[in-house]
Amino acid sequence: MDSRKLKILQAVVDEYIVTGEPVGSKAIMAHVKASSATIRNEMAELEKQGYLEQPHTSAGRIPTYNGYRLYVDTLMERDQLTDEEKRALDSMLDENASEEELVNSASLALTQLTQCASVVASSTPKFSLISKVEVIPTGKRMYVILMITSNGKIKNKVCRLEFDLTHEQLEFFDKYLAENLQGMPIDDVSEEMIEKIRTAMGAYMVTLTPLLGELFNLAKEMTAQDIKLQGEKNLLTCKDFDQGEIIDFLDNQKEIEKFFNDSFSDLQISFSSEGDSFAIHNSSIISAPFKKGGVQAGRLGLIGPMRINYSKFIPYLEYFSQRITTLLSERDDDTARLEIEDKETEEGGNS
Amino acid sequence: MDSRKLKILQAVVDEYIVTGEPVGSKAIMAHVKASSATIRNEMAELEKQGYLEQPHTSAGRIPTYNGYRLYVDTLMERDQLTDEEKRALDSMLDENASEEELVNSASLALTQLTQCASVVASSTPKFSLISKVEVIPTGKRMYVILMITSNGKIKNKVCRLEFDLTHEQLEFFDKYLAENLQGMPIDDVSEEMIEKIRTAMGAYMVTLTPLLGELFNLAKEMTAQDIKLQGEKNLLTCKDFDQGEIIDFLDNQKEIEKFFNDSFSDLQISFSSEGDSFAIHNSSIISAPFKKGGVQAGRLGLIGPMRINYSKFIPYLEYFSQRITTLLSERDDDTARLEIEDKETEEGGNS
DNA sequence: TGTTAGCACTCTTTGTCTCTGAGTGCTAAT
DNA sequence: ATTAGCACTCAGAGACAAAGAGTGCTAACA
Repeated sequence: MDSRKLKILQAVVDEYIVTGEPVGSKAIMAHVKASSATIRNEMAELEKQGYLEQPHTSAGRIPTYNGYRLYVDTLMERDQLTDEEKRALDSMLDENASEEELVNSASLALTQLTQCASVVASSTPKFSLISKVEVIPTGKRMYVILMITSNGKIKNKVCRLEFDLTHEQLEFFDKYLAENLQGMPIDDVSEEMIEKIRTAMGAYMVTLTPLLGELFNLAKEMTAQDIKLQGEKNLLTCKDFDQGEIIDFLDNQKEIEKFFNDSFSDLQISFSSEGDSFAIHNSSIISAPFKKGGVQAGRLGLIGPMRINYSKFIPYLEYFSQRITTLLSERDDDTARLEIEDKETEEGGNS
Repeated sequence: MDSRKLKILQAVVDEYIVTGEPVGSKAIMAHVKASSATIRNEMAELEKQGYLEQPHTSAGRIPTYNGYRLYVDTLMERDQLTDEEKRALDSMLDENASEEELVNSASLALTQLTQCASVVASSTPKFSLISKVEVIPTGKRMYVILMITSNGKIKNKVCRLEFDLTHEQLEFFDKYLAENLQGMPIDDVSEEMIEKIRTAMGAYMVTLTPLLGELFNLAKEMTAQDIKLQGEKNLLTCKDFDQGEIIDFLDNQKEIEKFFNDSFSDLQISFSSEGDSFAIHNSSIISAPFKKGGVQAGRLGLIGPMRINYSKFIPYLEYFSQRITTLLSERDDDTARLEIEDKETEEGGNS
């Protein structure tokens, strides 16, 4: 492919990203040293090759999906963040907050910086261990099952029983759970496993069955991907989108789960192409992973129109992801160091 | 006020609710026995009195805020729910689920039945008692504060400390909380109170201060009104609304809190009138309380356009509120009975 | 042979104009 | 007091023209 043609394609995308209007040959002259006629010829060729398209005969060109793809894969130049910018981004993070709040603050910052919607997808790896399970009575025949995993996630489920549990029943159950579930990989909580506990309950079996059911559900929910969308407003007010599609999407956000798959490792850029099942036409989804203890703990993402400022926003996204990864690992390191100091002075091991 | 005039006003509102178009004198003839000229005269009068208005000279009339107010207060006829309808409504409720899910199912049902947005505002009364507070270590220097109130609400807060707590510290703190906070009205957790605990911590004071801060926040959050909006889609697709206003509203939902005040007792109907600070013009908010143990536990509400089918939707809303109240109190009753039986056979008192 | 100036052509957008129809207010008759 | 009749108003739809942006193609040029 001709280098001038690539330059023209790049110029079209760059220009279109800024203006949002179809780009004509004259506008390209500012970017490429050639006459408008030459550029027109090249553009006609680029159209034939499927990188550009015309909304109508007498309009300028806009990039096609393939055009964007080529652009983000090879043409685009990423801005380098200056130290000043980095400091500005840092100041938008709740660096001292809990993991969840930290990631949320990054997501919120992204919505403000990019005028896009932002996504936090956090997952509890299947090999995480159950570090605590407890059943707590909270009222008449009401019980809460509390579960905490080794990666610090906490979740509970309210459960109403037909009968109140006696002291002994509760104690027995709690003890059984502590002895048998604690330390076990969360993914090992299977239906067979629950069934095994059920039979082990002996005489208490019937009474405890509903609790066991909820326990199973709770374990499933723990490992389920947790997706949080922020900045929906930006999607609704973005003129590149069909409002109806956005509304439908907001009504059924599960759709995006597949774009935040755990198996993606690095920066991921997807376009909603024609054949795609993703409802929002003209949208692109960018995501980058963040890690904790060397393991992917989730992904931070951006949903916006295809004509998004990739050069600027990708560095933002990557910077935040890296920063979160660093902060989370610093915490681990710090603590590791402190723990060693601890052990030197006393033998407290309370986790 | 003339009875015919009232009839005409009622007819205008009724008709407008159905069609959404300004109502002309001819359309009223179907409802009121009079010629179009007479009706026109009366309508002109109603306009002068501030109950109707004209979008433009050659259009029909639409009700003003005052017109709607008069309509809902005295003119409107509420539909009676048939047994069949009641059964249909019942079938939409998760009668056996937890309180939260039960109320949510009602809210969801309302969004489907009315094409409006629905609100659940649940509050934990300030005089609720703290039935459990616990600090649980969940990872390196990470702690969770868990709080449960006498009305069965459970909430937790993750907290990161500068140093790990020793076994003794944790035990001491937990014991102190159990002895001093358990059984106390949640509203008694004040800054002074926290300060008192802080000094009581003696040598542990510095280490535990962050935890105490979070404990305070947690208590505040427990009593804060918890508002959940469902069916936002219906607001966005409703042509009576200005989309921009809806988007702004969705972006800042706190606005509606004042419409679900605990101090409202019975059915409440508010209109967004001109002078009102509520952002959505042409909207009305209806809400009804539901109770638990004789005390208001929250409100169920509806946000829709002013031209909402009041005759139908108010009965829906009231039916759901009453049904929830009944179900929640039945649960209490059942349990009360069971507890008595319990006491006859053994002396277990585990709450 | 690749590039460019020039020109006719296409198509959207914008504005203006007219026509239509629904609904009104007023007047005069009942 | 009510009603029939009529002139009037105004929003909305449709037709049409003008403007403007951008194209493709042809022919000239380096």
